[in-house]
Amino acid sequence: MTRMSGENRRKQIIEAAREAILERGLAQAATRDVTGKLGVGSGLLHHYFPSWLDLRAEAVRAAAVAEISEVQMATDELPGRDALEYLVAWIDDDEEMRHWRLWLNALDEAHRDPLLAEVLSKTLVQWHDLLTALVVKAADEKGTCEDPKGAAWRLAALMD
Amino acid sequence: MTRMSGENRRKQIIEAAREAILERGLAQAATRDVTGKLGVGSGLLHHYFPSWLDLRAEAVRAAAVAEISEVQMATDELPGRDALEYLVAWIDDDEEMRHWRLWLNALDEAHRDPLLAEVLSKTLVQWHDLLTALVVKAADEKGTCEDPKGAAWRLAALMD
DNA sequence: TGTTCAATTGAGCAAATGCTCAACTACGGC
DNA sequence: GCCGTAGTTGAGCATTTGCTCAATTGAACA
Repeated sequence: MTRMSGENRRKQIIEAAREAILERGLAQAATRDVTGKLGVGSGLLHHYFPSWLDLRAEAVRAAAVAEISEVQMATDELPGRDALEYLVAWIDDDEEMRHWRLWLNALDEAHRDPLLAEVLSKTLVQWHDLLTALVVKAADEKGTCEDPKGAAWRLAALMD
Repeated sequence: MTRMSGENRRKQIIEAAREAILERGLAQAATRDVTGKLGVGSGLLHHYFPSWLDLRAEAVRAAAVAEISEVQMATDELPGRDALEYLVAWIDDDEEMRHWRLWLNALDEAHRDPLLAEVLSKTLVQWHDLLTALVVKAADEKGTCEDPKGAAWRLAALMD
């Protein structure tokens, strides 16, 4: 087996875990799914992550960061209303709700896994911040500024 | 162990399964949770249900029927607008989203379990029928009848 | 009382899971 | 060339899971 630097291997494992979770669900994905995907011994996984629950939480966190920064970068250089439009399109285009399902799944599993709960709560805050920024920008341009923070909360609630 | 008629035992098992699912989640609830709750041998469970997945689907179906008929009976004798108000209150009052969580959980797990998928699709139809009836009733009383079926769909989509 | 049948038991198997640990090996620096 | 660190292995243990099956027992009826 070709060797990798610790950093890269770590990322690779996290990515494989993300795929496994998408395929089998948070509760049923297993360490062997990940090691199988990579063609790697089980010990390697535990060399990088103390437990499966840790890896699992990391994978969800990574997915969250990826999605949020994707939206952030795409809307960064767009004018306010276009940014909001992009957001709606992004939500709608989700093929077969693949991304969406991960969050539903995580929201549920978080009731049984403190690690996941923490990851998810931070993620929600970040989403909220992003939404607030977008709504504020749009309102600023339009001139009328009718409670943008409240609007962001309502948007976030809708998405949940 | 005191014996029960097949019919009653069956219902009792379904109810215990529902509790177990609520506590541990659809994916992690196990046959032993159910038999443990009832203080009953494992063989008994399989005497009534060919497999755990069957019992699981039955439990979800039973929970769905119970909730739907609860709402149906409560709104049956209410005038239109009061019925809609009751519905909103019913959704809001859900302590800790206990009921709600079961549906989120099932919606997700349905992607991996055909039995659950079938149960869920039927349940969604029933919810939609109930909502349509309520909206139509309210619209009839008010006189204005602006696309009640569409409104019901939008309501159902919101709930999902 | 005895017979019959459905309800019930529970040890146990095969499969899957998370994780450990002693051993092995690639590779950079000397 | 040699060595030490760090990446990597994989057999295997303990636990949990769904499910089977031969055996037991209660209750209804004659």
